[in-house]
Amino acid sequence: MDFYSALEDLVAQIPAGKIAFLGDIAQALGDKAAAVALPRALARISVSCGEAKRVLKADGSPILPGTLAALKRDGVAVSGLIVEGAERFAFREFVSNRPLQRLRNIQRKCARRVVLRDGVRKPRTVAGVDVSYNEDRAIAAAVLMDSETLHTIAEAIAEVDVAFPYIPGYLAFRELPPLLTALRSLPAKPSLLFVDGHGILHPAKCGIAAQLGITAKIPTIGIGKSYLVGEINSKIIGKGAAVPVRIGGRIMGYAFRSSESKHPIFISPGNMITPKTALRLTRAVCLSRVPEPIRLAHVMATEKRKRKNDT
DNA sequence: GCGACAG
DNA sequence: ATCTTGTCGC
Repeated sequence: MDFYSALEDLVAQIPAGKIAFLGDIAQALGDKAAAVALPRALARISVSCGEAKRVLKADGSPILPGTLAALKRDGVAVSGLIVEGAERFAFREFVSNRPLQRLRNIQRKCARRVVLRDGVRKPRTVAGVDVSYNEDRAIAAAVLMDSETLHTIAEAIAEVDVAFPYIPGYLAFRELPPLLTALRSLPAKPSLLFVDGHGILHPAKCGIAAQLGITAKIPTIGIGKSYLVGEINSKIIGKGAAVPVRIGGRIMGYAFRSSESKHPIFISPGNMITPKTALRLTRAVCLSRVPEPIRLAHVMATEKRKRKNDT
């Protein structure tokens, strides 16, 4: 059963005359933190699920258009733009197998398979992957290049419909299928792969770069453009500087100021590499803020999407 | 007062 | 990620 069906099942459990809060639905899905991602997912299923109009934010405000009118018909007291005292109508007795909790367990299992030893020290080739989106249609690109000259050797593109929304912490369940398809379309396996997203710098120590590295059995490095987890004590001085990011006191990656921008990138091992080597090899391919292989894959995926859009 | 939640 | 215009600077 896919995520959207699981969400539909939950929402369908909300009885007429009652409402449900985002946080409680997220809880029923197995991760309270997923609440922030639900409005978008609810909009996606709303066509086939009228009960989605019974879902409210914690402050009693509606998510979907038409919610207040629908609730009025159901006999829920609406005042102004919100449901006053929504708590009184709250439904919480959801029956669920908590799909996100299951996925978290898969990540934990995957984390145990991660190898934090160097599988490469001097890669001959490097590759980068990235995804662009048209709704839930993913366009993934993979670029293979010479690690020394940074000349492109080969490119591949793949289009895949995804059935999983973007939820922080669960990115791999959305992007892994398209990325794998693009990666496998390359004429050769790269010695090292850069992935757009974190590696072990992840709540379950298993971000998309780790999962991809395990699945494809190659060394991978995760490159996050924004913070996800970890403690950072020291400050990053200037361009080219890096500071460790720790989880439980252990160095899991680095915040690296790769460009003039004050926003660093977050480097962490995906698989078959140490944090230190990941930092060194990333430095070697950063001509701008983002490693070249990823930057090129990003450009490729985006251009492909745009070309399709105005055709 | 308490939070940093990738793309 | 995507939606968007002009604009500042190398």
